[in-house]
Parts: sequence; structure tokens; C-alpha cells
Amino acid sequence: MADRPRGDSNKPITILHVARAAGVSKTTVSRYLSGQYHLLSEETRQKIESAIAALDYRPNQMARGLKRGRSGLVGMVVADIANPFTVDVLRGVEDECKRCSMNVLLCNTGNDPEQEREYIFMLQAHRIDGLIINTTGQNNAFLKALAHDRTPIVLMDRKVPALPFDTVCVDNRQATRAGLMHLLEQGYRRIAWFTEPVDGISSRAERVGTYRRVMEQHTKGGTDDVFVVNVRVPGEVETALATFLSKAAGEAPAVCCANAVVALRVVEGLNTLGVRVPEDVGLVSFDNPDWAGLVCGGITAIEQPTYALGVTAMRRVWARMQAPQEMPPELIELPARLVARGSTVRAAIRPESG
Amino acid sequence: MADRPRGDSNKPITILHVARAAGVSKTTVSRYLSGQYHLLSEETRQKIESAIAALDYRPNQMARGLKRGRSGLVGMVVADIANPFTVDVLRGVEDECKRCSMNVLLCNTGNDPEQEREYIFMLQAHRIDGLIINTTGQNNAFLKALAHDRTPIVLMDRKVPALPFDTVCVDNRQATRAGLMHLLEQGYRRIAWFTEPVDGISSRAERVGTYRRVMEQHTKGGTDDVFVVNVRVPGEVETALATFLSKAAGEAPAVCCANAVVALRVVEGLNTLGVRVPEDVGLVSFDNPDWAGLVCGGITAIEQPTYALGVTAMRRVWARMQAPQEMPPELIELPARLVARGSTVRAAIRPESG
DNA sequence: TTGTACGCGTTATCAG
DNA sequence: CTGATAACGCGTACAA
Repeated sequence: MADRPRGDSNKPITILHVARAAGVSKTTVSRYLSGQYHLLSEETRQKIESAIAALDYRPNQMARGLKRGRSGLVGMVVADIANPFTVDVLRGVEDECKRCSMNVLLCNTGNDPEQEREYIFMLQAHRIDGLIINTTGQNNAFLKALAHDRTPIVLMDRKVPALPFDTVCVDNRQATRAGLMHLLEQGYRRIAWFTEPVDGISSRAERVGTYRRVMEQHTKGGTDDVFVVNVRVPGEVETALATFLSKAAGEAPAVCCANAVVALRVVEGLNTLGVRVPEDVGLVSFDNPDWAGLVCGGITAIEQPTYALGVTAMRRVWARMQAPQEMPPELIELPARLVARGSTVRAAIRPESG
Repeated sequence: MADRPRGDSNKPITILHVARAAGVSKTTVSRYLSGQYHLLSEETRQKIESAIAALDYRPNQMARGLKRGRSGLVGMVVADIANPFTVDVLRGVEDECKRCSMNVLLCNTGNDPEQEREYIFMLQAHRIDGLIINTTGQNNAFLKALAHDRTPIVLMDRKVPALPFDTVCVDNRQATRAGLMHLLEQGYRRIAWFTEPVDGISSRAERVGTYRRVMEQHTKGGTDDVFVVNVRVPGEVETALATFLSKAAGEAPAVCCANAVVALRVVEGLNTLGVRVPEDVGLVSFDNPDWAGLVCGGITAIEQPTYALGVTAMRRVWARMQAPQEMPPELIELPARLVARGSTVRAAIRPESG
């Protein structure tokens, strides 16, 4: 790897310089760059190869993209990059992008529709070849316009019925049911659902909905212990927990958290209140963050196939890029996996309490 | 926001369509797009504005970039996106990018020099206007070549003396010293340093180095309890912990972790071994992950100014983009903040043990 | 197997 | 204030 093989002229190296250096035309070099080796003599190929190496030439993607009508860029618009769920999906997307020689343009909206709109605007300007989006659901017209340009769009984690796009997410009904059934099997009877405001976000809605349905089937009173909390307001989670626990005292209570962000606050709250897990209350959470094993004797987790979600979403984008013919939009729901840990081991505490 | 204001022709809208619709030349439209309003009559401005809105026109960044010689893209090459430290820095970079109307091209190398090289190659092809990199340090020639194209490069978190680039990182000496002095003040006497392999990574090296220096000054024996662990090998951390704790029994031991990834495993290991914090051992960690407050009575943390690192790095890139004249490369070290929590409260346990 | 010539969509230069 | 025209770097008919 020579340090600075090119001359000291500060002019960027173009395909023309390579052509001259190799003693061929730029067309020939272009063919080499596109991998059309069958159109080149071995000798020519060699000459071009060394010329490129000697000049340290990099094809200009902007020029390339302008001409070919493809940027090589995929937009990834996420609601909250601080959420480990998002990061894991992103890893999947990125790894899959490598295989297609694509790059990821990352946009974090913070769940703000206006931010989202601005980002979509910029991504359109960059002529992204595909978009994977965790949308607020407030910019459907923008998204439809993008799709009209034949840009493949995949909704991730959040469904929007109004949009005719591929959607990749976890099977929220199966996942939620798995967590709740586990709690019931462990002997917990009064189960609360802690969630952030639903706000039309499909994953949150589906989870609460399933919670209600399962609880209706499996408990007598049909109690509806849904607690909607704003995790950024200090004390809100504690208040909710206290309310629930006083109502549910003696009824074998458990808490189910709709995601890891909520779970973090719930564990904090339980610590603050001096409530023990699983002795005083059972605990299950969606997502399986790296710290889940460290607290409450290990939190029983409903683990989403995050990485696979990312890979799948990107594959979908890629597939549509290759095959522009009309494929009907597809809903892909991946199964979750229950990771049982100490936070739901009610049996183990029976001897002490009974 | 009309749904599809353009005609049904699938041709992309260009500046020419806008020009025609507004009854002006494309030059004039281009002026509007660049915000050179002082060169436009109010009437013309209005006409262009409505034409753009009516046609739902998006300027093509590839064409724009090709002509102007700037892509509007910043490369962000990170060693490990799964590390919350990285994510927080990224957030800072991205937020700062918004202010400059730039976008982030994200590349996760997994600490693999070859991956890094491939990514740098792709970024060069996209003609990124700047690069923020958490480098393995194995691709210096590539980076120098990029810099020769006058692309601003900022090293983040990891210094490379061989490279004449701006560098933004935490003040590792101050930070490490703060953590250790806190432990000493709390009465801990035998302090171990748990780190991932140094591997020429400056931040890791500076931290261990400072550890050695501080320990030399403040302890008699000059014991050198550095434990290098591979966090991906199960049991390695446990073994190291057991070794240390048996050697240090009765000497008021404490463990200091070089980052949150190590801390996670250390907490796991201590749980496995049945060692209590802070009763049996004190604990301090670099980084302040969201779960730090949940375990060991709260882990005392050496909090890095992650978000600020990202903002600062991007500002630096932007500054160099505006002012191409030679500025000498600068080293910017931001201070860390010690967040004292329960994991180092040795005083509180005195009454019980003494 | 190789080269010529044109256009992708935009901005810069220059002339009005 | 406005417009014609030439690039920017590359891919691709088409011709040789």
C-alpha cells in the first residue's frame, strides 16, 4: 500500500487519467469497473488494473450514480437510535448492505414527525435506492411519493395499514402471549402491562391488545391493569407501580414491560420502592438487553429477532431493487423467543411464603 | 401535502421541468435552489416556489454534488456500534450534521482492519466531505490518501500519533485518575484494572498507563493488578476475578473496569462468584450505561462526554470544510465526570465489619 | 475487442 | 435581474 502514489497535483483522479495511464479509452476502463471482464483482453485488464492501483483511483459514485440512476445508498430512518433494539436491527441492515455493496444513510428522528419529514426529504434528494423505516406514521404522503419513484420501502417494527409497503416486524401477538402464558404458568395471577403511550404505534397497540385478550381469557375478574407511562417523567413509573402493587397485594402480582426502555425504569422503580423480584412481584420484559441477566435474578425476556429483522428488511429492499415488476406488498412477522430467567420463578419462593 | 401532484409519467422531475413550469431558465431555478434570493425578483421567486411545490420536485444531490464537488455526506466509521458509547457519540454527530444539512454514512467495522479498509474505500468513492473515525490504526496509508484529497478527517476516541489529523477524545488520564482517587479516598487499597486487550488502542493504553502510575504513587508494594480479558470467552472474567480476589483478600479490594462492556461481564462474574458489592469488593467503571444505576447499589461511573465528543468531532469537520487553509491538527480532550454511586461506599460497610 | 459521442441533472461562467 | 452554454465524471449506444 504505497503512501501517495499519485502526483502532487491536487486534481482528483478520474477515469480519464486511468485510461491514459493504461493506454486505452475510458469506455474500456468503465467496462473494467463494471466487471464486464468478458469484454476485455487479459492484457488490457492487467494494464487497467495496474493503472488504477498506481493512481490510487476511486470511481466517483456521484457520477456513476447520476448516470446509472442508482446511488448505492439505503436510507435507514429510526425512531430512537438510543434504544438497543434499534441498534441491533441496524447491525442487521448494515451487514446485509455489505453483501450488496450498499451503504447506509442513518437518520434518527426521535419520534418527531417533522424531523422524519425533513430526513425523508434529504434522502429523496440523495436518490436512495431503498428505505427502511420505523415510522411515526405521520408522513404517509411523503412516503407514497417516494414509492412512486419506484424506490423500495420497507416498514420496520411499525405497520401502517394505509401504506402498501413490505413490512417486517416481530409477531407481537405470539410474543406477548408467550410472555403472559409463561407468567400464568409460573403461578402469577394478577398481571400488569407497562407501556409507553401507544400513539398509534402498531407494535405498542398490538401488544396491549393481546395483553387484554389474553387476560380476558385467563382471569376471572377481567381486570385491566394497563399502565401507560412516560419514561421521561421522574416518578411516574414509581407511582404506577405503587398503585398496582397496592391493588394487587396478595394476588400473586407480576409486571410485564412493553419494551426494554420501560423495563429499565420499572426495575429502578421497584428498587426505589424496595419491592423484591421475584419474591414480591414477577417481571417480564419485551426485548433482551445485555443487562437483563444482571438484575432481579435475571429478567425473563421476550427476545425479538432484532438482527434478523434488519437482515430481512434489507433483503426485501434488495429483492425489489432487482425485480421492479409488481410484487404485492408482504407482511413478514418473525417469531420471538422467550428467555426464562429468575424474575419469574415463583415456584422457588413458595416454600418460604407458604 | 398533496398526494401525487405530478403527472403520471414515471420520469423523474428535473430542474428543467421546474424551469418550464415557472417560465424561467434552469439557471434561475438553480439560483433559487442555492438560496441566492438577492438575484431574483420577488415575482420569479414566487413562480419557482409554486412550480417546485406543484411538481413535488427534489433537487438531485448526485448531480449537485458532482458539479459542486461536495457530496453532503459525512462518513462515520466506528469500531463497535453495539457499544452504547459509540451510539451516544453517533447521536452527537448526527445532531450536529442536521445543522449543516449533512447526512451520515454509517460504517461498523467490528474492529476488523480489513472491514475498515473496505469501508474507507467505499466512502472515498462516495466522495464524503468529511470522516469521523474510531480507527483500528491499521489503515493509515488509506487515511492519508483521503486527507490528501483535502477531506477533513477527525479521529475519535483513538489517537494515532502517525496521523496528522484532528483528534477528539476524553481526557483519559484525568478520567482514570478521578476514578482511582475516588476509590482510594473511599478507603479501597488494592485496586485491580480490568481491560480488554490493549492492541495499540490509545484509549485503552492511556487508561492502563495512568492506572499504573497512580498505583505506583499511592500504594506501597506497587502491586500491578492489571487483568486483560477477552469478554467473549466465557469464564475468562470469572477466573480473573477469582484470582484477584483471592490474592487481595482482606486488603480492601476494588475493581476498576476500562469500559462498560468489561463492566457488564465483571458484574456478571461477581454475581456468579457470589461476591457482594461494595461489601466484598468496590467497583468503578468507565462509561455510564443506562443500567449502571440498577446493579451493585449503583455502579460508580467515570462518565465520558459521549454526546459532546460527537458534536465536537462534527464541528471540527465542518470547520475544516469551510476553511480549507491549513490549520494545524489539534488534539481536543474533553473532561470526564465522576458519578459516585453505591458500588464504592466502603465507609457504609465499616460498622458491620469493624 | 475497442473507441466515439452523447447525456445523466446540476452549477459556474459569462454575457446580456 | 436573467439566460445560454460548458463542464462535473461516468456509462452506454453505436460504430469500427
